[in-house]
Amino acid sequence: MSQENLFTPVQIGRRGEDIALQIEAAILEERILPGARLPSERELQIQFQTGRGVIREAIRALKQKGLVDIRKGAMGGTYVKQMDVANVSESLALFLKQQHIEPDHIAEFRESIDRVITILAIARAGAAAKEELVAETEKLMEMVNQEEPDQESIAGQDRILNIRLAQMSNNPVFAWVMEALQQGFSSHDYALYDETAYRLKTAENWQKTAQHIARNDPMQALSSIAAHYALLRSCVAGQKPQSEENNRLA
Amino acid sequence: MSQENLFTPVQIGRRGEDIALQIEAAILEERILPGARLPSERELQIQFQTGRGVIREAIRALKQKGLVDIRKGAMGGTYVKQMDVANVSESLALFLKQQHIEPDHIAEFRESIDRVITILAIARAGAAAKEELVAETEKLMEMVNQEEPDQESIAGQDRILNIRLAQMSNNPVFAWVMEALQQGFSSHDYALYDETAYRLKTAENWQKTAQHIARNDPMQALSSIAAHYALLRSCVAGQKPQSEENNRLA
DNA sequence: TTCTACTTAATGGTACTACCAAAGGAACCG
DNA sequence: CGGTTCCTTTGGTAGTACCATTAAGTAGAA
Repeated sequence: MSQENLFTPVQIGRRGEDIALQIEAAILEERILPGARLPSERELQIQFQTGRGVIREAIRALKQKGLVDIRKGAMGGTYVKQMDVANVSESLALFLKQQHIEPDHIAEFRESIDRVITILAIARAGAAAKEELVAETEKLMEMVNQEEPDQESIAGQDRILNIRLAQMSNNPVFAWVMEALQQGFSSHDYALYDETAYRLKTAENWQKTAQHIARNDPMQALSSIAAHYALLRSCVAGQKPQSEENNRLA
Repeated sequence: MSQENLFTPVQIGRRGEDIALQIEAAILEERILPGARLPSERELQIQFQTGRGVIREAIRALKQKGLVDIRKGAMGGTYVKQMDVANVSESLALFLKQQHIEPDHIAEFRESIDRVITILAIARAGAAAKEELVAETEKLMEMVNQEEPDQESIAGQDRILNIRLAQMSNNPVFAWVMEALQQGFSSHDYALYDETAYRLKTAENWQKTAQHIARNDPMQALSSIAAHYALLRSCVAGQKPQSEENNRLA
C-alpha cells in the first residue's frame, strides 16, 4: 500500500500514546480506510524507531477504542475496522455500573427518549415499516403465548422491537443511544418477562403501541409507552433484591 | 492492603485480556475501592506468573477504559480511579466522527433532550437553583457585550449553562448525556459565538430561557429552546464549509 | 532546631532478544 | 484434482537490562 512516510518518529512524552494518536488521526482523516492493513509490529517498530513493546501498547490502545481489529498468523496483523456502537455501549455500561445508577433514572431517561422516537416514527416512517413493526409485535405475542416460553428468544425479540422502532425515527442517533442503553441495561428489562403476568401485559402493550403507531395516533401511542414504563417500574420495585454483590469487604 | 490471593494465574486465551478482566471485575465488585493502589507491575508479574509485558498491556487497557490512573516514580503505580463521563464522551465522539454523522441529527437529538430537561428542571429544581441559572445567563450576557469578547470564556460559560440546566433535572443521566454530547460536539455550538449577530441572539435566548424557567413557564421556555436550535441550524447551514480533511487519497 | 541539598530506592517507560503458537500459502505427493 | 506437509509471516509471551521520574529519607549547613 506504499505508505512509506505516513508516520514519523516521535520524541516527546509517552511514545506509545503518541503513536496511537498518530495512527488514530490517520484513520479518522481517512488516510487509512476501513479494511486496510497496517504494517506489522516489526515494520512499525522500524518506522517509528522504537521498541516493539511500545508499538504493541499503541496498537492495543487502538483495539480497545474499537478502531482496529487484530489477527494472528500469516497475513495477520492490524486491520482498520468500521467502529460500531458496541464500544460506546460498553463504555457507557461500565460507567453506569461504577456510578451505582438507579434503575429509575435510567427508566426515566429511556421513557423520554422513547416518547420522542415514537413521535418521530409516526411522522417519518413509511406505512410499510409501521406494518412491519406490528408484525414483529405479533411474533412477540406468539412467543409469550407458547407452552414453554423461551426467555432468550423473547428478550431478543424485545430488543429487536426497540431497535426497529428507534430506526423508524430516521435519525441514527436515537437508534444508537437506544442500542447502547439496551445493551448496558438489558437485565432490568428482561425481568419483565420473568413472571407470566408481566410477560403477557408487556407483550400486549407492545402490540398496542405498534398498532397506534401504524394508525398514526400519537396520543394513544404515548399512552401505551407510559403504560409500559409504569409496568417496568412496578416490576422492578416489586422484586427488589437481585443483590448478589452488595457485600463488600470493609 | 493484604490482597494476597485476590487474583489467580490464568491459562486460557490472551493472558493480558484475562488479567485485565479479573482486575476490572475486582474493581466493579468493589473488592478494590477507588483510590486504592494495585500492586506494582513487577509484583503482579509474580502473582500472575507471567511476563511484565502482559501485565503492562492489561493495565494499559484498564487505563484506556478510564478505570485506573497511572503514576510514575516512587510510590507511583496503578491507582483505581472514580470513572467520569469524559471516557464515555471520548468514545462517543470517536464513534460519531467515524460515522460522518450529520450535525442536524445531533441537533435534533440534543433539542429533544433539552426539552425534557427543561420540563423536569421546572418541576423539580428549587427556586434558588433557578435564580442561580438566571445569574449565570447574565454573566454570559456581560461576556458577549464586552469590547473584545473572549471566545474561550464564552464557550466555557455556554457549557456551564448547559450542564447546570441538565443537573436541575435531578436525574444524573440527563446531565451525563448532555456533557458527553457537549464535549464531542462543542465545535458546532461554538460556531454560534463566532459572528456577532449570532452571539448576541444566542445569549439573549439563553437569558429568556432561564427566566421562563425561573417563572415556571414551561411553554415559553420550550419556545425559547426551539428558537435556540433554529438559530443553531441556520448558523451551521449558513457557514457550511469548514472542511479541512475531505481530500482523501484514492 | 530548621531548612536545604544530596542520596537512595521504588516504579513506570523503553529497548532488545529469544522463542512460542497460530494461520495462511506454497510446494509436494497421492 | 485433492489432500498433506512444510515454511514463512505475524501476533503473543518471557526475560533481562537499563533509563527517567518521583518521593522519601539523610546528612549537612545556617
